[in-house]
Amino acid sequence: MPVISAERMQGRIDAIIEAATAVFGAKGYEAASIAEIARRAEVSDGLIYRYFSNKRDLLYRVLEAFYERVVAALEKEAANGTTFDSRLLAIVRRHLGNFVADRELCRLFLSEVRVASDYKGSTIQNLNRRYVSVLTALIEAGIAAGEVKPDASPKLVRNVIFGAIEHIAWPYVNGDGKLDVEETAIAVTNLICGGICLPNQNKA
Amino acid sequence: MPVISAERMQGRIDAIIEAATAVFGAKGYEAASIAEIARRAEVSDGLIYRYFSNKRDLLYRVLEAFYERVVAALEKEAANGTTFDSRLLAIVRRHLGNFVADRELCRLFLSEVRVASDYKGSTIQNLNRRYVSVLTALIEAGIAAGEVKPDASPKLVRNVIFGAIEHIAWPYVNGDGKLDVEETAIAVTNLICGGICLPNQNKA
DNA sequence: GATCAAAATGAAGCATATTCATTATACCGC
DNA sequence: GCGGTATAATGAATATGCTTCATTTTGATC
Repeated sequence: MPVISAERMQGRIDAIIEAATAVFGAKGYEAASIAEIARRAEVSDGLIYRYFSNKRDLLYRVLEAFYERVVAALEKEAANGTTFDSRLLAIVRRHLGNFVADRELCRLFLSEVRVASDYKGSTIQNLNRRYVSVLTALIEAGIAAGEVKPDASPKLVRNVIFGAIEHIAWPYVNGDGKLDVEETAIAVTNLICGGICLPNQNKA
Repeated sequence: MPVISAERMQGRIDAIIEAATAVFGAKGYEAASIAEIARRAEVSDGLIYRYFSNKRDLLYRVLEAFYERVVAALEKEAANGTTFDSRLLAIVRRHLGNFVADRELCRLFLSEVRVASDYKGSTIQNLNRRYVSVLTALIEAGIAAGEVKPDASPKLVRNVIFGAIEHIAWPYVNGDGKLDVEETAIAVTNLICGGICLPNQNKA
C-alpha cells in the first residue's frame, strides 16, 4: 500500500492549482493554455488530465479553493456588529473589499464561471449560496428586531444589494476605473436603507 | 461601378447575421461553429471572413443589431408617464420585459460580451450607455422636480437599479426559474423608492 | 534486487477558427 | 452580345490548442 504516494499526488495537485491560478489570473481562461500551466507547474501536459477532467474543471477547482477562503472570512465577519446598519455596512464593505483584494480571481468568477451554463448545481454555486445567505440571515434578523420593515423580502433585498455591488464593482474588476471601498459601501448602504424618494405624497 | 453588388453584399451580410443570431442563440458562442452558421446562411465558411473579421466580430454585430432595436424602444418608452414613480416603474418593467422577450440574445450579451475584456470602447458599450442614460436622466429630472432626494447620486441609483435587475433576472435568462415581470418591477421600484429601514432612531 | 501497480510522459489525434490561392460572377465599354 | 476586369465566393490547407493513450518511469513492498 503506497504511503508517500498520496502526499506526492497532493503536491502535484497543489502545484497545478497554484500554476493555474497564476496563469488563469494573468491571461484569463481562453488565453491561458494547458501547456503553459503544465510548464509552470513543472509537470507534463498529460498529467493535468489525471487530476482534472478538463481545462474547465481546472478553472473550477481554482475558484473553489478561492471561494472557500472568502466564504469563511465573510461568515466570521458577520458574527460581529450590533445594530442592523453597522452589520450591513460591514458585509457590504467586506464584499467590496474582496473585489479589490482578489481582483483577478473575482474577474474569472464573474466572467467565466457565473455566466456558464454548467454553473447551476456546481460546487461553486453552493459556496455562493453560503456566501449570500449571510446577508439573507442578517435581513431576517433585522426584521425580527424591528429595525427593518416587516414587509421587506429578504431574498429580494439580498439580490438588490449583491446585484448593485457587482454592477458597481465590475468596471474596476475588469481593469477600468477606481473603486473606493469605504465610500461605495456607505453610499450603497444608505441608499438601500433610506431609499431615494422624498415622502410627500401618499404613503403613511 | 457595380450597382447590384452592394445589394447582393448586404443580402449576404443579412443572411449571415440572421443565421448567426439563430445558431449563437441556440447553442451559445463557444458551441456554435462557423461551419454551421455558413451552412445555415447558404454560404461558404470563407465568405464570412470577407464581411466579418472573425467569429467574435460576428457575435458583436449580431448583438449590435439587437441592441439598436432595444435602445430605440426604451427611449420611446421613456417619453411617456407623468410622475417619477410611474416613469421609473415603466422603465424597470420594460427592462425586465426585454429579458423575457429576447432571452437568448440577452444571455449572449450578459455571458459573452459584457464580461469580455474588449467590451470597453466597443460600439455595443456605446449603445449600452445610451440605454442606461435614459434612467440617469429620469432620476435627474426627479431631483429637479422635488420627487427625489436632492442628495441622491443619479449614477449610483442607476447602477443599483440596473445591477439589481440584472442579478434578479439572470437565473431566468440562463434557463432556470420563472420571472414575473410585473411583480418584480413593482417590488424593485418600491424598494428603491422607500428603502428598507424603519425610521425610528436618528435621521430627520 | 525483483515485481508490479500507479504516476508520469509527450507525441499523435481531433476539432475548429482562420487564411489564401483559385475560381466564378456580374458589371462595364465596345 | 462580347471579352475584360474587379470583386465575390469557394473550400482545401494551415494553425492552434485541448485531449487521449500507448509507453516509460517511479517507488513501495517482499
